Amino acid sequence: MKITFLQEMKERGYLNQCTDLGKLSEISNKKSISGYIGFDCTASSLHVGSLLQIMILRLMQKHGHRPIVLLGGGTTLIGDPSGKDATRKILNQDKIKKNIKTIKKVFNKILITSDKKTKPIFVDNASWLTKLNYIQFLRDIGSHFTINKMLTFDSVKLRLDREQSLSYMEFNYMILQAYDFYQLFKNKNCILQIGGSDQWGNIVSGVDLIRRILHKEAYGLTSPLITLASGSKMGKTEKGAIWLNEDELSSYDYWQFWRNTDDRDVKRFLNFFTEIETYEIEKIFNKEKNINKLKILLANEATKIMHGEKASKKAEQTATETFEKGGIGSDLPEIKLYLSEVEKGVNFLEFIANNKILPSKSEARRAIANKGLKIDDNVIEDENKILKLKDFKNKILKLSYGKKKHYLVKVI
RNA sequence: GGAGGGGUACCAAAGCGGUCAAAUGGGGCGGGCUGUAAACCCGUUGACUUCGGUCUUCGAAAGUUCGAAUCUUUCCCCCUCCA
Repeated sequence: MKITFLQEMKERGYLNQCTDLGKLSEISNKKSISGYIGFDCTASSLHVGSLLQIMILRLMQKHGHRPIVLLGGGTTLIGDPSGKDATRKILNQDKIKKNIKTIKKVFNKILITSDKKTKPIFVDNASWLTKLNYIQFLRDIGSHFTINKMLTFDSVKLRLDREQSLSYMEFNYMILQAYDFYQLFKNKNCILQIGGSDQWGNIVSGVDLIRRILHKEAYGLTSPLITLASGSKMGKTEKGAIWLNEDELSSYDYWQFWRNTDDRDVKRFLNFFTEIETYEIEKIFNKEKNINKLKILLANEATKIMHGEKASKKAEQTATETFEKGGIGSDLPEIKLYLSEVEKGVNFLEFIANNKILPSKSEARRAIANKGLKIDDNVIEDENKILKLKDFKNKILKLSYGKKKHYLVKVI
């Protein structure tokens, strides 16, 4: 028995709210539809916080529907107030354009581009938003919105309730997003908008606008906000965000991120971030009692989707070498030193700071005092250590900071 | 525009002339326990250091003082009330 797009959405836990689930499933079961998700372009890469949305687009493809990726080149100029306490810093247009270019790479990796029928369409709302004429827009679109209604939306209400300022510019964000949906509905026959649960208000506004102007029905659907078992938001750790672009985060580190998932999150994440069938996941869970095996499965599958099978295998091998055998994995980040330097002797503190293993020499000192730095698994005790050739075995040494961060230092 | 309150480290928040590189909590990082998990315990959390100290930091600038996060002046920003 083949399950439908919306059924799988539900089973995997992607579904939070829908404007009209019954009608939407009726339509999507009958024919191929187009649905869109909008992405912010505030950074040069997306992080795992957006991954669920991308997985949804991929799921659409699996069920024969066409995803539309809206890169918010226009709306990023304004800044979405949803789910945010404070106004974002505003980016200039050049930076946004650059971001769009790199973000696109992620979609081209995760989404399937070979099937003509479900090939993703990329749009940038700057192409219509920046051309708008203010007075005309107010008359045509603005007249369909009431302040009364807008004030009831969470994105606005929360700010006002907390007595945090909300600029007029941000207040308009919702209208612009509604207009985006209207544009895509009209020009790309896109009947569905998907987003995170904090986008509900913006999405509903679009559905309303389409109904008012075109007298046609569009649909909105949201995914739940993923929180970790630890209570924090998905995607950002203190060390930095878990980026999807390989230039920002290596596939090995990406693999490690999944490998370190909290026990309590593993099952959910297998459903969210892999393409293993849900009944299959259920079976695996009943059979395999070693949670670490399941984490490895999660890491393998998630990395495969993002960076490909080869990268995933390599990351796993490196992890096995490094963590289980205490050896040296080939995928560890490498640091190179010239033979002439090493012969002279390399100041260890400077080496740590210069190679960004730690941000400063003071931090490196602290780490040594706390027994946090190791060479080939031997704790460094002396902060004045000088790296010499005899520290290297076959011109290689393994440098570890903490239990999880390992580097290969090579003499060349 | 008028009156008042406030801006302190990653965040929250104390300090209100010297003992302040700045209490406390959260977060982070490291160590221990373990399973590359959680919980818990310990340490650490501006930079540089020859480990004696030195340098930069409490919205910005100028000043008073032997000495300023703390006092004065100007400016910038935020909030509350009134118009």
